[in-house]
Amino acid sequence: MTDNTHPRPDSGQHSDPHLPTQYTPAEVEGPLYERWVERGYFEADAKSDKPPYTIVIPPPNVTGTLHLGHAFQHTLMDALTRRKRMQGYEALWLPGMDHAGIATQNKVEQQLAEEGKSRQDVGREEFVARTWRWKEEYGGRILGQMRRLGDGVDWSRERFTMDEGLSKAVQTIFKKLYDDELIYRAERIINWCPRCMTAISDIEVDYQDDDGELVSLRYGEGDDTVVVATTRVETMLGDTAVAVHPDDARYAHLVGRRIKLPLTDRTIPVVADEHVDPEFGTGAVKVTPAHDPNDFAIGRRHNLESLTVMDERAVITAPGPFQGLDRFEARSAIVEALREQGRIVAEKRPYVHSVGHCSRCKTTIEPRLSLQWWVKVEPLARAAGDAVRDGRVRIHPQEMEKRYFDWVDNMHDWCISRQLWWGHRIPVWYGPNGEQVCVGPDEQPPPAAEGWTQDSDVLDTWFSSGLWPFSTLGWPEQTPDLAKFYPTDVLLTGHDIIFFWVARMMMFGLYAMDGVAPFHTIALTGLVRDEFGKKMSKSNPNSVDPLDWMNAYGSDAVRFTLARGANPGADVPIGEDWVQASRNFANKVWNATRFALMNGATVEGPLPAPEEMSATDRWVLSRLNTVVAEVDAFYDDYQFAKLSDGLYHFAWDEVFDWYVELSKTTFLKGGDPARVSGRVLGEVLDVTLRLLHPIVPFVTETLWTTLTGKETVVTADWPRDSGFRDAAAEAEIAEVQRLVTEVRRFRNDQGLQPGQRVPAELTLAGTLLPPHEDAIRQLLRLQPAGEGFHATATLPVGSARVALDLSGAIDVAAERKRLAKDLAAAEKEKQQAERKLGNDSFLGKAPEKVVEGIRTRLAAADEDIARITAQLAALPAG
RNA sequence: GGGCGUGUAGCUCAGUGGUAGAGCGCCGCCCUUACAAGGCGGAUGUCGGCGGUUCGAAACCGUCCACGCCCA
Repeated sequence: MTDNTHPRPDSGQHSDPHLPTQYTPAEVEGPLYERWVERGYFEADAKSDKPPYTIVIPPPNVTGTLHLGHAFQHTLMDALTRRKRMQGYEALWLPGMDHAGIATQNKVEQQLAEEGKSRQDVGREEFVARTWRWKEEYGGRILGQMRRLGDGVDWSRERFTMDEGLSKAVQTIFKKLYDDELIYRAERIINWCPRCMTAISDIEVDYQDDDGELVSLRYGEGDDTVVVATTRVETMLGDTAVAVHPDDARYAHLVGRRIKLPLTDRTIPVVADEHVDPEFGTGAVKVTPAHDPNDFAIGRRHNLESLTVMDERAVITAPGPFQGLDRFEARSAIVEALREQGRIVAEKRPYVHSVGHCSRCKTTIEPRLSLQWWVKVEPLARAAGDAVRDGRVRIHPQEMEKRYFDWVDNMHDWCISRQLWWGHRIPVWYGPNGEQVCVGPDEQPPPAAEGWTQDSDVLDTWFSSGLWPFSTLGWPEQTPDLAKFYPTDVLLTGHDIIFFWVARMMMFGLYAMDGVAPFHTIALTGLVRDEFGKKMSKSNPNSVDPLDWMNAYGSDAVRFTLARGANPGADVPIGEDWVQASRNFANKVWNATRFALMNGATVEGPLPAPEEMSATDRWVLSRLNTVVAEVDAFYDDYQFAKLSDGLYHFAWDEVFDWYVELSKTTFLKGGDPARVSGRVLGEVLDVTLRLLHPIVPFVTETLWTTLTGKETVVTADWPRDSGFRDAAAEAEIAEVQRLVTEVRRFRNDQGLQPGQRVPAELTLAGTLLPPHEDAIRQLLRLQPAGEGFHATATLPVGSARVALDLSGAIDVAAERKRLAKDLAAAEKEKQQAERKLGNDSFLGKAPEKVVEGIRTRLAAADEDIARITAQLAALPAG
């Protein structure tokens, strides 16, 4: 097609204003991102005088890939940091990953298994070396995907929890906690995964309702019997008591006596314990201290023996016929054996009950008594709670505070040792005579030659993730980065992660950094869901790879959709239709900019003075500045949905649909008014593109650099509200819009084709409308009333009258129907207003402003009724 | 069992006391020289039920129903 774009004077390296009719993100996104990184826009300078703004990324798992949840949170973090960078802050968004102990070890073990080997076969040293190789080769796919998304992170500061520096941070804080007696070693019941063969923390256990069995067993002989029920029959081999409530008369005679434990040659005591619920089941419970956390507590209260009857693979070790059986095989075998002895009193099958599973491999958790390292969390958790309670740290949205408090105020001691090889090895050495030494980062371990050995376990991955907000900045060294960028500003993550990162970062940050919290704001998001509000999960077919959508519609489209759905704390539904809609929006912005460039839009020179501008110009600038203020307020309140939606509607509904359309006649005519509007349109686009940039960085970069000829929008100034407002211009344009909309409706009802020109006489009374006559005629496709003009319809709209010659009979029925409908609406409105104004209580109690509003509505309704009635009367009969 | 939350147009969601909104979808007309990934116009709601407070309730209170999440 014709190319009537204007060449741009002195516009630097982006002087070519050729823009195709469609935006093709795939062509521009990759190169743009590489350029941003090459030019170092995202690299923060610790020596800068600018105020710092810091976000550390909640470290994704080294084995992970980008899912929509990441895309969502990254979009928001990117928007926050990009805006602050534009506002003149030294903005740092620091990327990295955690080493994901169990998940990564599993990957490498799988690899080994394919070679028919186990990690024991290759040995610890070789295994760890292999894991590093795995990390280099396969780990961190997500980092590349973050580039596709456009994440403006500082790659020069990328960190990994197993890095030397971060490992030193781990050892430093371990030693400090150890010396402060906040770390200790103890034998307790922990969650054990028999497949991963390690302890896992409470929050790594997923509970789900499973079909199991509830079997009631009779213990004891003769009169001294008691019935207990269990879903884990196999644990009876490790029973060391039966417990009943002390007030339970049914069992009073048994308390203190010993009864026979079936299938064994042991007798066990019957103990009275307050915590037994006499209402539940038979009121008597079996007690297996080594294999159940509640039973362990009972065992401690009554000095019971803890008898471990399974090994770390959950294979029965108790001597006898069941030895060597897996726990589930043993369960069936023991039920059968008891049945033969007539000890099964009742069986319920299936019995649905809650069962814990390893969140990594789904294996059923086996509670297990073992010797582990623990963090004494009480003082740390109290400090973490207080920081929020006293307002030093704010949680967005505030409703989420309660969940945070529930957690930190009731936190159990944290089991931090893992029976893995991939991770930070516990810096404790054991001596030949039972000594125990914790070694700090700059200390020499005691000599192996004298019989000292290091603890073989590693630390929970979150032990290092908890240090992330300061270990990534160089701590324990007092680095310039640490001085400049700590504390960070915002931690943005999903509300499901409060317990994983948020609480731990708070505890360690306050502890290690002299009571300075790691961030002042915790912004919590919801989860991403599909377009029907269903949870997305890998096992569901509704799971979407965000890369697919980015490839099809562009990263901006995915980002805009996610940002526009981001209501504070609420879940975000996303569907392909909505991503398409966002793509369409990007394309719309693209084409509007294209139009602007073809019509002399410019950012050169100062804005014209208000008196040089048309009301249309003043209106759009008034609206623009209002929007700037609103967007800022929404940003400061983490209202991403509102700011995105606000920009969408301002750009499309106001600028593109009205300002551009109203200005077309001005541009066609040329001259000074066209130059003025060209400058105004340039200004509006310049500011709007800058406002949009943090959410949709790619398309705005392409368009803004073309529009302005400048190098990049990434480091452009963030728009500021100039304070310019023009209520009169806003009212004037509203009047124009009303007239245009009304006549468009009429044309439509009359079945006129949109492009069809109609001779018309415009009577524009007052001062508001006359300046817009050309624009109104253009928008409504009205021709001047020439010779032989004969008005067949006259529309009164406010102070204006539009007489149209439809060259023949108009569709009276359609018009009558329309008018009748409008009349009914006006009459209803009148009735409602009159009822209110006739109510003395309303007049007496409602604020004057509201009463005045109703009076205005009544007057408007009266006016409408008069107008419509007159129109109806003027219509030719049937 | 305890706690929190949600219920508004076909779908997904905004809307914290004063005329019910958006996006997508739907219906009709149109390739009007930036854009059919578009333009113009239109239809659509007992604001979960009941009761209360109030001049006035989608909003506040009570209660019931349904669903969701967290914790035990």
